[in-house]
Amino acid sequence: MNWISQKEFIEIYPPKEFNTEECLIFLKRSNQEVLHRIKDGYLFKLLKINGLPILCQIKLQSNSIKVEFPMHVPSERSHEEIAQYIWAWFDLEKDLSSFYEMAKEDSILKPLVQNYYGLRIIGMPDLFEALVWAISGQQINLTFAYSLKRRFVEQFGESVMFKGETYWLFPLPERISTIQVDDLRQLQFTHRKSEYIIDIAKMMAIGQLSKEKLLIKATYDEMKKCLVSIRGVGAWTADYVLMKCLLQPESFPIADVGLHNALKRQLALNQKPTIEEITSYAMHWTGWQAYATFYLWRSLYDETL
DNA sequence: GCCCAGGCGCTAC
DNA sequence: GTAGCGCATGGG
Repeated sequence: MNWISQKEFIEIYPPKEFNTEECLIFLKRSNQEVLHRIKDGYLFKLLKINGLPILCQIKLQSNSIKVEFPMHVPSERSHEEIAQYIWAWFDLEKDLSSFYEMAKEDSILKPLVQNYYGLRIIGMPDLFEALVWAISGQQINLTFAYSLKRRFVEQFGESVMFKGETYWLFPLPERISTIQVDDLRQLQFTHRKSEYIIDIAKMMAIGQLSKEKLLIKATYDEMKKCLVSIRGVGAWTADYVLMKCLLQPESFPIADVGLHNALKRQLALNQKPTIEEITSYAMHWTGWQAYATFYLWRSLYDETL
């Protein structure tokens, strides 16, 4: 991690392939997003650090990410944790040069990496958030998924007010482990999804499941196997979480309908590609399937490609 | 009213 | 091991 810590702010230095505009397009994709806000040229994000809510005011620039604290300045020992969150949020650890080397020889990815050069996977460092988000979004459109997430966060999360705006924290497993299925049914989660989410909260609250425990696993397949053993987590959800939370570049949610639609459009097909066809395209992407997927998802936000 | 949504678990064969 | 089905509701 390349950064400096001062008393009143942090400055993080991203690698050269980092396009702030591209990252912002992703961060702005829903007007129902409640876990960050973009305002006055800053990105605002509330984090809970050592038990305290810390509002971060982030200036994203290509050569520097400056983080200031407009409410409470955290202790200097908290600075590293904040920097690590942001480092993971924008997947700044990855060296994308070999992805770009591969992509410029790939007929599907070539135009995407030209158009979106410097786009990085926008991560979700909080495992509970990643699991709840993925499960909530199973088999429903993204707009509805964002509605569910907003209700969930506003019902069970902590918040702070600053200059007339409310900033939210994602609810902790400890809190969700104590609620009932009906509490989530009222927010229009399905009965099943409500059970899955509460069960996962219980597992995480007692430490049976954590990011650390997953990262101990030696291989991708072992991490995936561990996730898939959880009720409500199938192959798609496991790959999604490994991509967005554990930042595994080889993760590949191959059954993803967004991926299918992006490929259909990119290749001007009359129908969505089959799994066999996608497997064939992806042979060339080995080791970078997550980035290939993320760039394809990005293409869905362009009207003119 | 219809089809599709960033799927999954369960059952039957 | 896999094909089929119910879930449960919003968006277009």
